[in-house]
Amino acid sequence: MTDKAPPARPRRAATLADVGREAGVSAMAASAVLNSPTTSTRISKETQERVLAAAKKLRYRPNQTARALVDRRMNALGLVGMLAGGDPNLYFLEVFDGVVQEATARGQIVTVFNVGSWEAASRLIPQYCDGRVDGLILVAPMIDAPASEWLPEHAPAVAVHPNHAVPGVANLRADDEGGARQAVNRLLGLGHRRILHVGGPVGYMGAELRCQGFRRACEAAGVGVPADYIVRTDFTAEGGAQAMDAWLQSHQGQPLPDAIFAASDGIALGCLERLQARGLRVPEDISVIGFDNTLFARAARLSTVAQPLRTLGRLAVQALLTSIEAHRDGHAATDATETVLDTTLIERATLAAPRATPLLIA
Amino acid sequence: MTDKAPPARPRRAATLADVGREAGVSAMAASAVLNSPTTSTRISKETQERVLAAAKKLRYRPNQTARALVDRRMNALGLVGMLAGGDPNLYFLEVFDGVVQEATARGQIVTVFNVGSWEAASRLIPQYCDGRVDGLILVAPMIDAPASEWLPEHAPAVAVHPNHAVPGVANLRADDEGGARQAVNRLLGLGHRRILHVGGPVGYMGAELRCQGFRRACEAAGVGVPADYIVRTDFTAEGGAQAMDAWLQSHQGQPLPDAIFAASDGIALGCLERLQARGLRVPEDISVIGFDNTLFARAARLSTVAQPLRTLGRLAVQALLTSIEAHRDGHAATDATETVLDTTLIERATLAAPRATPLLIA
DNA sequence: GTGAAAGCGCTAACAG
DNA sequence: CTGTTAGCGCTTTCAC
Repeated sequence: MTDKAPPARPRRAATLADVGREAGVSAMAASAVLNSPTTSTRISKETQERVLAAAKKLRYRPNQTARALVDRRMNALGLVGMLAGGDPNLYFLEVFDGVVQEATARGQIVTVFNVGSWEAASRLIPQYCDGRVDGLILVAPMIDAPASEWLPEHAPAVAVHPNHAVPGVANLRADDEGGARQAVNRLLGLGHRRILHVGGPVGYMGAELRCQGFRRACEAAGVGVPADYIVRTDFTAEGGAQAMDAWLQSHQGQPLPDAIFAASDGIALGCLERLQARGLRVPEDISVIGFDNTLFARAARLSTVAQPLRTLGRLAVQALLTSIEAHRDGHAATDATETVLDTTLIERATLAAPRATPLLIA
Repeated sequence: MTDKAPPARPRRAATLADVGREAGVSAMAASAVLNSPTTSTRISKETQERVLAAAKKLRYRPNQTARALVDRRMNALGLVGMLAGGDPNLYFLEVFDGVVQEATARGQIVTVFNVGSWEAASRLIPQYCDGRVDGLILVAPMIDAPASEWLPEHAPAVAVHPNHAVPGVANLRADDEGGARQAVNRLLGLGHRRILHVGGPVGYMGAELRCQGFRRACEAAGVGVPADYIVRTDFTAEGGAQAMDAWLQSHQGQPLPDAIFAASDGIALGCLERLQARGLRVPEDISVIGFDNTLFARAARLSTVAQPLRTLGRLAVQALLTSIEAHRDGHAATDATETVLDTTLIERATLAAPRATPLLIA
């Protein structure tokens, strides 16, 4: 005999129709009430109250996916990056932090896409544009294929620290070369001359620019850079540790460098660990400077070059939102822009003047 | 005279109807082809190929929000946590890492919701259940109100390190008390007796349990704990630094503690910084041990208690997915479960035997 | 084998 | 002021 609707449907979010039924009005009346911005005044006070009461009773929440279907907008931003399995990617994490803060402030949610490797990315990225997000923020993308092949029809996107500037979108990065020069100039100013650069991976624009900044600063100071005083490795502590060991091993009996300029804090940390393991003191025996000013640096009391990572994240959100607006208004994609932010030198406990008499490598 | 459809609509993702039109078949034929699982054989080879070719040409991607509307499932998981403005929340970040890895492996995307404060959370969380995600992972939620008030109708959810176990959902955490005992027992084993505990905020279950583990380990060893040897502060480096300074200030002229057990790596780092600033040597003058084994710990060469944070993240995803399945199959909410993972002691460079003669605080 | 029709929850454009 | 109709892009059921 339970022919009519049973008392309450257990597990299904209340819908506008439910609210309308409860309040004795149509679903669209309920819609009108619950979305005051446009049409609130059209509904009588009395009806409004009934609807509001019903919505509250039923704990009504508008279904955003249904809404997205009609106004073609999810209010969700996609963050694409590579979260390696090994040590957490602190660089990514700080940008992420900035992105989440700004997105939240702008009423957007952030969805994270983890590309296992950038080789897979050009296949994966198109799949991310499936309506669940309105645009993409690419963090340190390392993609060689031309964007037209993998970026769906000028989908709204921005790139932070891309290996090549992505055409047709906003590109944001820090001044890697300038930052490297700041670091090296400081080392030079302290009197260091034999400076080892433990650089990042070949092919990464950031790594290349830091390497170039290193060379230029040395050149400008008239300091020669022997070929073996530049090595390249991964942007990780393991990479730094291996590079450091390998270098020391292959230079036994020769003088220890005065200082090391590492292309990232992770690399610097690896160097530090290997140096300490050999009983070498930092900064008394050798100075070290990193890059990024991630948490690593603070915890290790490492001097470093700070990039405004969180700011980069916030700006990326702003640029992306602008681009999304333009896109929905039918404006052509705003042409590629390139924004470069300044870096700052942070001095901590790994910098000192060189030793009077260089140590020999054991 | 462009009366018919113009050559190509510029900016709008291709739809099933578009594909069908291009291939000269109906939209549902296209649908049937492009979603082989159920109905692939029903369509003729020839039609299949035409559809596939059209889809490729048009770069067709199924719209997940439309699909979600019909099968009530977004394949997106929500991660709710508090990303404070100050130092990045490394604890959150590591759990996050595990969540993203596992979710990606299971074909789910992860959406991050940042509650500015847990006070706001009970208002915010219901809003997150708006169809954009299928379930929620609450990371270290600190909510006093009963779950029935803020968790929408037993929406699928799991909690990692909740301050109270959330009823009706899976609760996951590490063995905080056991971990604390491990740490303290190690200190005791080295011969330390006057151990200062710099604990986390009052009210956080994790902080309380670590504090309790500290007390119990001392009691079990017959070591008394004066009331002023337990202080509480925020889970941050700043908190640790302030607490350390305040304690040293108020104990001038008294003997320095043998060792410090900090309730988090962040706190430990703050302590370390203040100790070093006073010229005290770790571990020669005083031993320090942290909790969490975040990056902080490694970079600062800090001994600590490791929690399987990434594993917690992975398990949370698995539990949530199970719960989502149960939910859609109409099974009642699986009753609350509680999973407690073991911790591991990690020894680095901040542990040593106590000094023969205690130092006095300057 | 294939198309027509209905509906997921919502909003927009009209009628009444 | 309010209800009806149509449609966002997709899937499912059911005729043909």
